[in-house]
Amino acid sequence: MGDPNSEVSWLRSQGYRLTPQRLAILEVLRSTNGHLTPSKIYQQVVANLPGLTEATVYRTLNFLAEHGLVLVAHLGRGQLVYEIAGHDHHHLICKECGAMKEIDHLEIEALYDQFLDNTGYQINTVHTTFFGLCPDCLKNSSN
Amino acid sequence: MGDPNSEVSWLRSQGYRLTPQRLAILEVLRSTNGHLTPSKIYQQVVANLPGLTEATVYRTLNFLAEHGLVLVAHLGRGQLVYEIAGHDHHHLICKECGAMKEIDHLEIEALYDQFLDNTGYQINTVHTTFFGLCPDCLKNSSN
DNA sequence: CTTGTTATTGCAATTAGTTGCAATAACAAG
DNA sequence: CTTGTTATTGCAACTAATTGCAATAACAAG
Repeated sequence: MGDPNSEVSWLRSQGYRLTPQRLAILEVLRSTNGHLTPSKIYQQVVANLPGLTEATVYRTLNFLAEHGLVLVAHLGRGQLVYEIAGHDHHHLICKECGAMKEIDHLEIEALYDQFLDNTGYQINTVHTTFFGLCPDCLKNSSN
Repeated sequence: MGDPNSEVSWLRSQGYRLTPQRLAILEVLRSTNGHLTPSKIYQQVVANLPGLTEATVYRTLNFLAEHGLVLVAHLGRGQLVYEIAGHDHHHLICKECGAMKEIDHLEIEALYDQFLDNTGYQINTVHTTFFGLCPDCLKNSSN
């Protein structure tokens, strides 16, 4: 999705450095569809980059998330998960069975406009998680 | 805010037990306005309840959150924070200066209806956090 | 290519948070 | 009040995440 070098040139332009660690972590994120935990990322990257530490993975993920190159999410229980930024979207998650539905950012854009009108806050979170019941569990719970 | 015994009678009715630990943790949450970290809660409770462990605080908070008696939030950096459930609300947080604005759940209820119509998911998160820029930082960033 | 600056890493120690298990103590029932 | 059941706690070990600091290595400039 998009220029594989866009992150790279952006890093350069900001005076940040292009380290093998960052490149490798970005590469794993880029080539993976969906959410990854820091330890999964570590395991994949360390295979090609011996000497890498988990501390670096955590720091790099925080760094990339702060600058909007990757998206974080707290999917309920357990570790935070990360995925490459690209298309803006959100998640609906079933508390009962864990089913997950992706929704496009367009669906909630009007809400952000409303926030701006009512409060002056310009919100730009492009990866939010909402919890509830999926259609199946909803059906079962009403029986 | 509401019957101070509502949680208590609910616990009883479900077969859960009324332990001093739970009561004390609920009491701290009830008497505090705003968000508390697990360690802050631990510090306050252990003063009146020596022998309490942090593990119990974490377990109790998870338990209360699962059952909707307290609300959790991930306010960006650092620890999760907890507050007593009571009125449903969400937060807008400024990534720049940390300013926080509370918004009533009514403001986003229409979005949840829309989710239900479009996807069949019945969402019931009553404590979400949105990040962006507050009015002041927005003004400064456009200079 | 060589050199200086400083962002970034690795390391090790520290803080957060979770979990298995045996001991404890709420609560229901008699 | 006594007794049995089992939810809950404390403890200790463990996994997850952060941080200070000295060493390293990107990158710019000469």
